[in-house]
Amino acid sequence: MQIGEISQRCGITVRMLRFYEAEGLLQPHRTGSGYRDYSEADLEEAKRIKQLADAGLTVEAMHDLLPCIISPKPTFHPCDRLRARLEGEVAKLDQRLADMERSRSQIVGYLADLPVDTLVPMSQD
Amino acid sequence: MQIGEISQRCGITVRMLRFYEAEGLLQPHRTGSGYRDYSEADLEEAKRIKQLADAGLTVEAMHDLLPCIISPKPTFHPCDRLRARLEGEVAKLDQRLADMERSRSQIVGYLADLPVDTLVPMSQD
DNA sequence: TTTGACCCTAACAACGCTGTCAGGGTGCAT
DNA sequence: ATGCACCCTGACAGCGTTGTTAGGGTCAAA
Repeated sequence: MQIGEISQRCGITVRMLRFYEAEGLLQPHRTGSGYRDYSEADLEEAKRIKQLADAGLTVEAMHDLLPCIISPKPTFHPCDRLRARLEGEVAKLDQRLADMERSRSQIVGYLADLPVDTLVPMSQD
Repeated sequence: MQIGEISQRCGITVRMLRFYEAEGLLQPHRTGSGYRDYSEADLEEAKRIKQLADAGLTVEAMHDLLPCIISPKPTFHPCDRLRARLEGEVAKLDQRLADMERSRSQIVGYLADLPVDTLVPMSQD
């Protein structure tokens, strides 16, 4: 199938399909005229990529992961590096989550201190 | 004081002080020779900026916020736009937090399904 | 054969900072 | 007057995508 069709079927934009390919993921066959020609297997792989992307993984991470993933469920091949990688991703996410939580409570704190416009007379001007 | 000193005192790099200035925040006086000359008031403002930056706010958000903030605690001037802005920031953070939580549990789910290397024989090669 | 939908590559722009480098002044001390 | 620490501006690089545009082929249908 052509890129437009697989795009619709897996939910990845044409732009991103080409981008992933340039990054070394999902390289389809080409027709004589240079058109990308995706197989059903490519479609399954594309769906997996979409899952990982939605999970917030970078292309670089997917690079390590995809060779180990065999089912769209996904199930994995035995692969210690994969486990380490995933654990690393979780750790990174946890770090960012903690940072954002801190930001959030900071701002919420600001809001709590915020006087209400209509009740507070202008004091400084 | 010069930029190097205020940098050390507020914890913002020299680079970022200049950047914030270019963005319209914190514009210090200049000496005859063009050196930035920061006042104590500038230092207080810089500290507020640092707080907001640490809270994850963008320069654009600070732009709206800073005119309303008068104390480094921070306390705010009455300012409805400010409240709306902060609430918007919280909403944005909540959105991102939710996304990341979803990513996290997705990956954790992957990990749970991951077979252990040493127990599973190589099947594919 | 001409239209129109589709495909191709290449490359620039943007997000929001942040570092770094180049090329050049300023100011104080020796 | 020489050095050294500090300052200045401007601009490029990088993060990891994602959109968009430009300039150009391909293919099937009317």
